[in-house]
Amino acid sequence: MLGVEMYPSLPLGHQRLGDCYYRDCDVASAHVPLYPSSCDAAARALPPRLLPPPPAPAPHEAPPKPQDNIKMELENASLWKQFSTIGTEMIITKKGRRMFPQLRAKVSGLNPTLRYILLLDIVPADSSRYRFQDDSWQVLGGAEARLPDRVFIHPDSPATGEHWQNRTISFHRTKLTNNTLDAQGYIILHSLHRYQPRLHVIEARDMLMWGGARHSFTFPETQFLTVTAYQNSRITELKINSNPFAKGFRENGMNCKRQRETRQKKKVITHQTEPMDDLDIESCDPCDPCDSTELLPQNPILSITGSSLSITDPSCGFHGDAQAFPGSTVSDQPINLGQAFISSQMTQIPDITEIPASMDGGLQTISQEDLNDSLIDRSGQMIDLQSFGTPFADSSQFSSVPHPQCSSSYSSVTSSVTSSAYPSNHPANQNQDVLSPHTPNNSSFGSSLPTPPFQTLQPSVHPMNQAQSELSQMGLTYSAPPADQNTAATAFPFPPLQPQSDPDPDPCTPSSLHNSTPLSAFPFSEHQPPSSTPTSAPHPITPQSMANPLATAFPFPPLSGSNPSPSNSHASSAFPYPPAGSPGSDLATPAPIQPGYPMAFPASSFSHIQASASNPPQIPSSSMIPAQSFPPPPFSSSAPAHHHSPSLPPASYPQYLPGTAPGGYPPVPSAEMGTFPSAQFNPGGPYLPERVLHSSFLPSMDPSLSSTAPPSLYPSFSSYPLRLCQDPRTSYHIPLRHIYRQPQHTHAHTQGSYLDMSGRAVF
DNA sequence: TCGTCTTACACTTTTGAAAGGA
DNA sequence: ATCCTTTCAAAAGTGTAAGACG
Repeated sequence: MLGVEMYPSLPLGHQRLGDCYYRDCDVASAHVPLYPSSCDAAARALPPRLLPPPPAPAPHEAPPKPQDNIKMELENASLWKQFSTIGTEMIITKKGRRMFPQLRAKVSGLNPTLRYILLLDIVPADSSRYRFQDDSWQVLGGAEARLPDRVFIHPDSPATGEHWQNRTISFHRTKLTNNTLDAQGYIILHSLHRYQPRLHVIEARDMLMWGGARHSFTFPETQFLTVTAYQNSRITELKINSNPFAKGFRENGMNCKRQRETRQKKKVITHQTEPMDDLDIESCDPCDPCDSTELLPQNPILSITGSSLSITDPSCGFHGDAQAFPGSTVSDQPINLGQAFISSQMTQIPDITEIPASMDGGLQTISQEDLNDSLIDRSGQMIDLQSFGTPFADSSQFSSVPHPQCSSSYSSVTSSVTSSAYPSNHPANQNQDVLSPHTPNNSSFGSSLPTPPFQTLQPSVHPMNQAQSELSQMGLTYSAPPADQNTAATAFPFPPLQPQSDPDPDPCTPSSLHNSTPLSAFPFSEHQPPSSTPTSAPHPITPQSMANPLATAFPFPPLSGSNPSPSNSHASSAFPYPPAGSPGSDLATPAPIQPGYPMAFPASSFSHIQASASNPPQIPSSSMIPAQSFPPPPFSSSAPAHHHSPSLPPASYPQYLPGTAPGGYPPVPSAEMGTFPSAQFNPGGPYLPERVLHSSFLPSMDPSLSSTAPPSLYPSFSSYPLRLCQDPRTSYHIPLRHIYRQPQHTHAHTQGSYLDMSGRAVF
């Protein structure tokens, strides 16, 4: 993503409301924000040196609890680990497919009185495409162009911290699709790619704006490969035995292979004489251990012998629900096979210490249209939030965490918004005109809509290098990992999982951080929570792969009130990583690769595509936009082809650098949000209009608009609008549309809320 | 020919409305 | 009239297999 400041030549023309907002926010440090409350979050996210003291909390407001204590625990981690040991596969279909295992988490450390928004997004885990061959996943080639970043908003959002902490937070309604033209708002993924889900906790303070503390959680064991049909039979077996919906396919199920064959046989031979009730049910042992209709308390026993993994349950095998694994014997316990379970990891990102993961390739011009194309949803409503897509993280981003102490519970780290990247050469960007009606196509720009500049791959340039350079400029040091880490196997038979080649496989140990710049080393350390506090962080030491300084969110791009010059002194001084094309961004140092990820998934060996290389610089938070600056969004249910309501300046989001777990979310202008009386929160809320949280800093569609077209190690990814489709089943009667004063337009979604973080609207 | 994807299918669970009772 | 429970049908979620597609 690219801040407008980076491209002073952008024909912004008349300053739109959104732009004004952005500018106001942009220069928050220099000007008195018109709406401090709305800009608070953004301001707080800005580097201290650029920011005025954050406004004191309102008298009525409970003293905010230190955000450092927020922890999230993957409830069904044991199940996830079972899958990850084999190599989790997720079916994606055109109509959308739910995830299994489900993402179920428990959060703690929230302020019970504050409201939070929980989101789920799925980012590429690497830049490779895979193929299942010879009973193992092998890298087939480079990943396809990144798809629009969409986020699933938990239907209960926003809810109080008490609400979230008193229950298991399930994202089971999340649907994945491979339909790039999906209009349902489902999370679009490529098949045969590897992805990493992320959970975000966003504090909805004050006017419920999205600008409070942001916390991102990544559980490496939830990484998965997308498929249209299961490749690994063991995954199929595990799914059947774990998923209640697949009960029919169990050995004693009515749809098991034996039954199917029996039915087929009878249908062919004696269908006219044999009644259907002649199913050979008795052939299935009623006591079949696979019959997990009743989730028994017995813990499944997962044993790995040699290269084979066997999961046995004394009673009935696997159980899909986390409840089925209370105190699972396998949870959080490393497998004595050199294939330690992937322990959940969480990036410790200081609240303010937000650093753009990558600037190269991330720099993208933003069109006026883009600037105006915020706060539009499918129904014409778009909230301009910065997309926080992440570049392809290196496969080795996850350090092995064999140590038992590394559990799936992690303290949150406030993270910034990752600039969403979208390949400039992606059809969506190349063919804006033929895209969905949501495709930004403001008449004001018409066909001349600038297209994102094709950014050349520059394998030699890696964000890490840039970061290193920037750190150096900032008087900080960054030790790049050994170059040999760059060599990842292309073939990854699993199981057995390949032993971690990382010399320091235990990221929980300080030594694992040898090549990571301590977070404290960052200039904004005063905002950094005591991440190493044992009480708040099961992993006192953030694994290198996840705690990489680059992972630190860097909320905002170089901010300059009136002069969006990339060379802005503020930018250079406050931002550790320069925008692409800026000095220091083209270091030739090979991109370091984090230690391998000790799971069934092979580590990507594609160094030609640098993870996060495409991530643009961070953008000013939209929360800085004056509330009044927002014009009423279009209320048309059918999103017009051109959503160009003023965009809210997207908040920056940490780039998903190798070994990083970015988080954070852009704040929402309070102007569109009314107060949120708790009394209005009632279950059974109506459908909410889809919301599009759109980055106002979409990549320029026209390279000419970007005289400083940033280099890209990876096909540049543009930012995308965020679409929010409130789930009608939310626990609260007051849906987000009320919060944001949105029209009564409803969305057909019945399964959840989605944010489309792509720069283009939903097709 | 092969790999991948789509679709129909049968089965299951989930969901919500309707009915009935307290 | 309200609340709760039960019942039932529809919707939705599963993996499988066949066929389509490139």
